[in-house]
Amino acid sequence: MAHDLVGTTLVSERRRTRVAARIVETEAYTGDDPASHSFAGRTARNASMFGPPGTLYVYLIYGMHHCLNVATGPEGEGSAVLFRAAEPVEGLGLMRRRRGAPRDRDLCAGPARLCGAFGLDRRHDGIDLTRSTWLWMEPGSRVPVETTPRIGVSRAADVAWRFVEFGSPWAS
DNA sequence: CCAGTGATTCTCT
DNA sequence: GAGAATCACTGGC
Repeated sequence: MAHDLVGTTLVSERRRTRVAARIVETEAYTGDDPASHSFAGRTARNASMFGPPGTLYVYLIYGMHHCLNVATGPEGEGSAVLFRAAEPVEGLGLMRRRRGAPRDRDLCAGPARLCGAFGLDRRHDGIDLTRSTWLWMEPGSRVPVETTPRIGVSRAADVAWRFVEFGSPWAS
């Protein structure tokens, strides 16, 4: 799933404003993966990871940043895909305002930056992307994908579950 | 390079 | 239950 989500587009439409970005970098996390928030079982924070496919899991990290994942199911398994970076497609003006980023390259290049560009935080944890009227995924064309170890994890650091569109300048 | 910032989880009574 | 450790990061030096 993490591999296949590279090239898809995340779209947000709220209050007549539309923001869209093409996902270029993801990471996979599973229930039996020591690096995963779901590894030690279901808690109040990670409950969304155990939800049905399409459930949004948004968490706060380092007290100031948010990261977004989509649960892939099956329900109860605790597997999810982290969206790490994207290529801005629509609503660049709103993204710039939200992020105050110096360059467009950095608008969505990083999990917390991507969250910032879309205005997502813990309030949005648990929403169902398959039914939401304002946030959803759209399919994309298949693209060449490069595989590497995940960024910033201390456990299972050798597992190559990071997926990046080959040569993308929009990656983190 | 490293400080910021606070929720969550861990470890030990 | 308290205190400590950890943290799927970012921006500024």
